[in-house]
Amino acid sequence: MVSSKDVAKHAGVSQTTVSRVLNTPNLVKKPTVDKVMAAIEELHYIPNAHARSLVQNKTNTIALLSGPLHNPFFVDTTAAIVNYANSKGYRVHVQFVNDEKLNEAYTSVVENKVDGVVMSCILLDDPIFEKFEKMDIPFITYNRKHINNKHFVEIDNFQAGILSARHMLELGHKQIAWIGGPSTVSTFKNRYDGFVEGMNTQDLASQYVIQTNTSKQAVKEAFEKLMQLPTPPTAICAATDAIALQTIDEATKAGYRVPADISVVGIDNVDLSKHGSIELTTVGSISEQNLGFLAINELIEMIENKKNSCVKITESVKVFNRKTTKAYQ
Amino acid sequence: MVSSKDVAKHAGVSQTTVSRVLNTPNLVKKPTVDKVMAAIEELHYIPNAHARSLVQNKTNTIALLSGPLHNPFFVDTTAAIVNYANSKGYRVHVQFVNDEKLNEAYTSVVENKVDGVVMSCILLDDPIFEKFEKMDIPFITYNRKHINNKHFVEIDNFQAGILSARHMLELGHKQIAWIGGPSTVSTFKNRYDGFVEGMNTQDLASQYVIQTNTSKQAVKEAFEKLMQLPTPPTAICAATDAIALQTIDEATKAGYRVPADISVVGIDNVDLSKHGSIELTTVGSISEQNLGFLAINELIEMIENKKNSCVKITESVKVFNRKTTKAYQ
DNA sequence: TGCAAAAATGAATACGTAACCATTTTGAAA
DNA sequence: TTTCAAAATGGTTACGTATTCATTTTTGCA
Repeated sequence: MVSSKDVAKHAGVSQTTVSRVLNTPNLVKKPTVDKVMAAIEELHYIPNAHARSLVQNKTNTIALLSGPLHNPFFVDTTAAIVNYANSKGYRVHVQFVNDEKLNEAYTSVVENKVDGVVMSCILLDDPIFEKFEKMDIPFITYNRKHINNKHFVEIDNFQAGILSARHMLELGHKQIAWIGGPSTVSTFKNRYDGFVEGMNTQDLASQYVIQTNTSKQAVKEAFEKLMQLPTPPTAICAATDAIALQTIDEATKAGYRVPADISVVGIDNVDLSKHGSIELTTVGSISEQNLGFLAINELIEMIENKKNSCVKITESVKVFNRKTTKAYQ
Repeated sequence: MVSSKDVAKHAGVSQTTVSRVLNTPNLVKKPTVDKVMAAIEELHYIPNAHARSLVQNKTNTIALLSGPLHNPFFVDTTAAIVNYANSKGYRVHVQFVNDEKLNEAYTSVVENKVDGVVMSCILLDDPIFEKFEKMDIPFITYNRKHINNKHFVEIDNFQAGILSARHMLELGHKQIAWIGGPSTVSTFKNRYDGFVEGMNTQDLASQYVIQTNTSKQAVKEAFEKLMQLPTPPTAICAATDAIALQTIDEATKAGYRVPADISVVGIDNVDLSKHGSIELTTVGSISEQNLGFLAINELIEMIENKKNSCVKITESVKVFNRKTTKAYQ
C-alpha cells in the first residue's frame, strides 16, 4: 500500500511536506505543492484514515444505534441520519440493535473511537446509560430517552396519546383498544399515559389494553385476543405506526375491513403511512423534519462546536386524518 | 484515554503480555492472565481498533454502498446485510449512494481500509469499476452488475421480464405498458429485454414503453403520460416493486382503482409487497433469502477464506400472484 | 550589500497496538 | 544435581499519519 512516505520519496520532499500539502497547503510553496500533487496523482495515494485518527484523536465517524428496519419509523430516520452525516463528511457505523445487545454496541463504539453516537434503543432506566454518559463522547437519543438524558429529540408523546384517544372518541367510538409496547420504554409509557388521560373513564377498560413486545407475532396475538372479546373493540389506537400497520395487516388477512369494520390510528406519521394503498390516520410531528434529522443535526453541532448545554427537543404533534378511521355508527 | 500500557503498568507486566492476554491467552500463565484481566476490568480498558488496524492491516469493517431507503428493496437488503455482518463481528459503514457520488464513496472506502465492499449502485459500464477492481479488496455487487463483474448476486432479470409480460398476456391484456429505468443499469436492461421477449409483437407498442430515472416525480409523470394516451394501457409492468408501488400510489391518488381499472405487476418481491393493504403481484426469487443476504454471505466468505474464484449467482424467479392484477374484460 | 524577519522545509516523535526477537523461568529427563 | 527443551515474559520495532521543534531558504528593507 502506498503511503505518504512513498509520495515524499517520489516527489523528492519530506513526508512532513506531503502532510502539509494535504492539510495546510498555504504553508507550502506553489511549485512544491504541484510537485507533490503530481506524485499523489501518479501513485494514486489516498491517506490512511486510521493512522490519522490515531494521532488526531478524531475519526470523522458516527455510530448509529437504530431500531430494526422492519419498523418504517427507523427507515425514515436511518435514511435522514446517514445522508446528513455523509453530507457533513462523517461516515456512519450502522447497527440495528435490540435492547439485549446494547452492551456489544457500547464496546464497538468505544473500540472505534467514534466522534459521536446517535441512538434510539434505550430503556427509561437502562443502566448502560451511565457508561455512555461517562464515555465523554457526544451522544444524543432520538425517539426514546433515558430518565437522566441531557440530549434527546422526541415528539410530544403524551400529547400524541391524548390526541389518539380523542380522535376515536370524537368519531363516536365507545370500545377503544390500545396496543402498545413495554412501559420500560419512554415512548410507550408516555404515549400510553396520554392515551389514558385522553379517554373517558367509562370507555377505558383494562381488557382493551394490551402491551406487546412489538414483534409481528405479538401484534398478531394481541389483535386476535381483542377480537375474541365478547364485545370486541371498534377502534384500535396503536402506540406506533409500525404497530398500526401490523394490526391492519392482520385485520385485513383475517377478513376485516379497515376502517369499515374497525378503525385504526397510529403515532409517528411515517412516510409509508402516506402511501395511496395505506393512507394511515396517525398522529405525528407538526414539523416536516423527522426526528433522526433533528438528532443528527444536534449531534454534529455538539461535535463541532463542543457545546455541552442540554438539548431537549420535544416536537408538537397533530392528527393526520387519513383513511383508516371512520365514525362509529 | 486508557491504553494497554496503562494496563501493563497497573498489572505489573509488559505491554506485550497485555496484548497476549487478549489475543493468545494460552501462551500466558493462568495467574498472569488473572492479574491482567483484573487490571483491564478495573481500568475499563477497551482496545483501540484503529491502532490494531494499523498494525494488522485488517479493520473488521465492511462498506455497504446501497441504493436509497425509499426504495423498499434496499430496506430489505440493508437490514439483512448489516445484521449478518454484525453477527459475524464486522462493523458496517453504510452509504446511500447515487450514481454521481460513487467517486466519493470510493475514496471513503480506500481511506478507511475496509475489509470488503458490498454494493448495488453501479452502472453496466461504469469506469469506476476498474478502480474498485484494482483496489485488491474483496467486493461484490448485488442486484446490479457491471459488464466485467466477477462477483455478483442477482435474480434472473431477463426471465423476470418475460414472466412479467406473460402474466399480463395470460390475463388477457392487450395494452400493456412498461415503466422502467435507464438501460445503463443491468437490472433495467435485462428486465426490459425480457419484457420485450415475453410480449407478443402486436401487443408491444413504443408509446407504452417509458424509461424513467425512477424518481417519485418521474414515475408520476410516466403514469400521467400513459393515461393520457388515446387508448391508455390496461396493464402496467413495472421494472421494480418500488416503481410499481409508486405507480399504484399515483394511480390511487388520481382516482383509479387497482386492479379494477388498471393492473400493476412489479419485480423484486420486497417484504412490503406482502402487506395486507398492498398485496402487490410481483416476480421474485424462488429463494427465501434476499439478495443482500446472499451477497454479504459470499463477501465474508471471500474475506475470510481468501477465495478468489468467481461468484456469479443468478437466482431463479417465479410470479407471486397477489391482488394488483386481474383479468382483462 | 547586509541583515533580520518571515517563509519554507525537514528531522524526530507520538499515537496504541501486534509481532518479532531476545531473554528468563520452568520442568522433565538423565 | 545437571542439562536442555519448552514455556513464559519482556524489549523493541513497525504500522502511517500529524505535530513539534529545528534548520534552511527567501524576502523585504535599511
